[in-house]
Amino acid sequence: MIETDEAPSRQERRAATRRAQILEAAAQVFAQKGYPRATTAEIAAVADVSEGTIYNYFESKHDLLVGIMAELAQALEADEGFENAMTGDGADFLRQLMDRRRRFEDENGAMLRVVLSEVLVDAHLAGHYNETLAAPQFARLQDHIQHQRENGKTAPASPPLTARLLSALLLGLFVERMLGDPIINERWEDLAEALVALTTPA
Amino acid sequence: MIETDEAPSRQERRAATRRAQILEAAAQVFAQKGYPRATTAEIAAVADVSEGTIYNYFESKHDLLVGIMAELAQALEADEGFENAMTGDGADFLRQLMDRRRRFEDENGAMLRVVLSEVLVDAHLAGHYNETLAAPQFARLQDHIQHQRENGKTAPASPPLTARLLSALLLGLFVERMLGDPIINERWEDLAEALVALTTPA
Amino acid sequence: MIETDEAPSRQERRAATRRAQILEAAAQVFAQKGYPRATTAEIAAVADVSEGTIYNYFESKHDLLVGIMAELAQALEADEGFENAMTGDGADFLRQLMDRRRRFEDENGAMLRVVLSEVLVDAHLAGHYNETLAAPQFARLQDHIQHQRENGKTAPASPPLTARLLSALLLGLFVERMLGDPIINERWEDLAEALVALTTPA
Amino acid sequence: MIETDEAPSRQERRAATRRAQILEAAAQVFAQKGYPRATTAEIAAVADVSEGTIYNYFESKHDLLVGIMAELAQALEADEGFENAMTGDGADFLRQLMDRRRRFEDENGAMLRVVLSEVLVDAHLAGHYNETLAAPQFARLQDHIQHQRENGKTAPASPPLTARLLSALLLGLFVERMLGDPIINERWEDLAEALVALTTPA
DNA sequence: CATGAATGAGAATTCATTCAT
DNA sequence: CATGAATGAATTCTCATTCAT
Repeated sequence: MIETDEAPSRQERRAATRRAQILEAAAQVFAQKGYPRATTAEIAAVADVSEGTIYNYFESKHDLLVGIMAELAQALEADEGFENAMTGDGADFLRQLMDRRRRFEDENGAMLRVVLSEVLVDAHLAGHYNETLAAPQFARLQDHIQHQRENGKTAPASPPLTARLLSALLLGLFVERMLGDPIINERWEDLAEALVALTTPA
Repeated sequence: MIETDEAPSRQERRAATRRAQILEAAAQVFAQKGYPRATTAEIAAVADVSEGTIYNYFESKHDLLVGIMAELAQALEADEGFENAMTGDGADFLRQLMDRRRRFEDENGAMLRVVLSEVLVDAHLAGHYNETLAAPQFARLQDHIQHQRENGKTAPASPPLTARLLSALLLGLFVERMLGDPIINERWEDLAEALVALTTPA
Repeated sequence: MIETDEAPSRQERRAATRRAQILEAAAQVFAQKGYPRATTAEIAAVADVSEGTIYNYFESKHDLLVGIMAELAQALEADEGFENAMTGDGADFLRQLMDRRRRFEDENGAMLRVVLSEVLVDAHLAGHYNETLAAPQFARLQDHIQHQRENGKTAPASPPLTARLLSALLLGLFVERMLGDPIINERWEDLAEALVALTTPA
Repeated sequence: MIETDEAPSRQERRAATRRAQILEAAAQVFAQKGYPRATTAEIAAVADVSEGTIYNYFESKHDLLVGIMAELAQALEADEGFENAMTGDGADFLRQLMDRRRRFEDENGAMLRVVLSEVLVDAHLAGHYNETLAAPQFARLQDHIQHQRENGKTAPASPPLTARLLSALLLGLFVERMLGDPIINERWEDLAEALVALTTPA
């Protein structure tokens, strides 16, 4: 009967569980059919709750997508710790970047794909995407590049621009892989090496 | 009533005009609202035809999107002539590539954005996209790289992989620009230079 | 093939018919179940059209109610001609007023009942009701009273207030009759006489 | 554990309090949104109880409305004491009637408005309304008129019909005031005088 | 008694598509 | 070929009510 303020109560835990349960179902259905073709009915079925219950935890179908974006942002941030561990010279940095990115995509690619699809076409959502997903990643890449330059390892002309280039590269590879390019999918490490070779030709 | 096979009759010409008129309207509305939120009613209104007429020229709403993809593919191919004119060493090649790409996006970005959004989420469409848009571009980039290597200008390890990297970079930049990144939008030439610097550091 | 601008074309006539058909069905269902409990599905069934068709002629379910109010207003105005014919001294005036009112209610009571029910609870609709139904009736009553006074027949202190009193009396009788009062329903003419007696006691 | 029948126990008192608390909240929310648009969730929130609790005291949402009607009837009856105090000739009687009615409306108008709106459209509720609200008021008005006649003050032809006329007048004034007529709202006392003048012209 | 999460039966509205004219 | 009225399936969201705790 005694509850500390910090530990979530049984009720709160159940509520959090339900939320997660619904969000996961939504992610699954969205990934399969895309956001507009996904129906709340199917999400409810997959989540094994009634349709009404969804609306006890989310304002709207759209809100489910926002919830998924938030989870994505969280997943990206969770990588931060690892990123800080990234060391080595430019070549190693790129190899680690590619490696980590692939792992991130393996876990969150389905969600990222759906989010991207919608975000391309919903200006308001795009703003949200920029704030919570794109901007933080830019910042982190930029910091790393800046850091490397200060350590005299490599000296790319402009950290902000270089961060954009790298970020765009990763995003583009993701999109093309999602569209079914087999080479990008199967020869990821070779791609990493090609990238290393391209940027450190000497 | 007698028609030669070569010269399009008045009727055929009018039909082609109608088709183009409808397709353009569709592109405009799709760009504005995205494919699923666009309605055939609005497309008909913009095209200044009745809804029924659309179905005399296209099987379905989905078919309009396919038609737009075909136009995109044509637009990409139209660049080929220019691409063949691309010469110069690696740095110049990249500069021209970026420049040409930007022009392409300025003209066809709205359509590309919609197509991308849908293609990310419709496997069948993705296949079509790969065949008509992605693959040809890969091939052309690859040829250029191959050609450059043979001329001893640059020697990227693997033309197919390098082509993918470049293609992904362009695609990623497009997506991030569409999502509202101001730097990519406004400092495109600086980005090109940063790319040159990155790949030819020595 | 030749159409004058004045005569409605076949299409326009059909459209008007459909509109009327739907509106009548709506009035019937609204009268039976009240506005909120009436469903568009049932209205469609009664009108013998599909649900979708309703929305080709009306913006929303709410719009059906507004349409009905407009018809009511028209019906009230249609009485105007008759009203102008009302002559006689005060007593006759009241008798004719009651008589005419009863006829109006017999034809439009079902609709008026529903409109009243909603209007009592929807401020925006109430405004519309005032403008299109209440105000014109006040004005007409007021004019008659004014006219009578000028002819020296009766001299109610204040035409605007007297008009309100009469209007309120009619409305109240209608409401109580709708609520099931048998006396008001069955002894309408006696009520008229009681009213005459009450207002002209001497 | 032992309870006498007369004194309500603490529990009973608390229960009565809860009931009143819920009913008041319901009245408030009904008045604001109308019966159908009011949600049990909001009523619960306003009453500061859970939704479930409502159903411990009332069978259904509809039952809340019935409860409110009962309160209205009680409020009307409470006026009876005062009414018995009404004396004076016909003119004074009308003035007091109008004055008392206005006070009643000021306190219970919000509830009456909602009840009226529903009662107009729900036959079963209408029956209940007649029994508990309309009929008692008719009876009381009738009694007064009868009483006056016996005292030789005024002699309206038929007490039952005159009672209906007066009752309808009051109801109609209420409805029109609720619909936003500013004159009825602001010149209530003048209306009373106009009524006096109308019925006692000599 | 109190709670409030879960329910699920609707309900209004949209829109791609058809087809008689 | 052009039209556009009609369709009706599909979808999101609401909310009174229940019931296990």
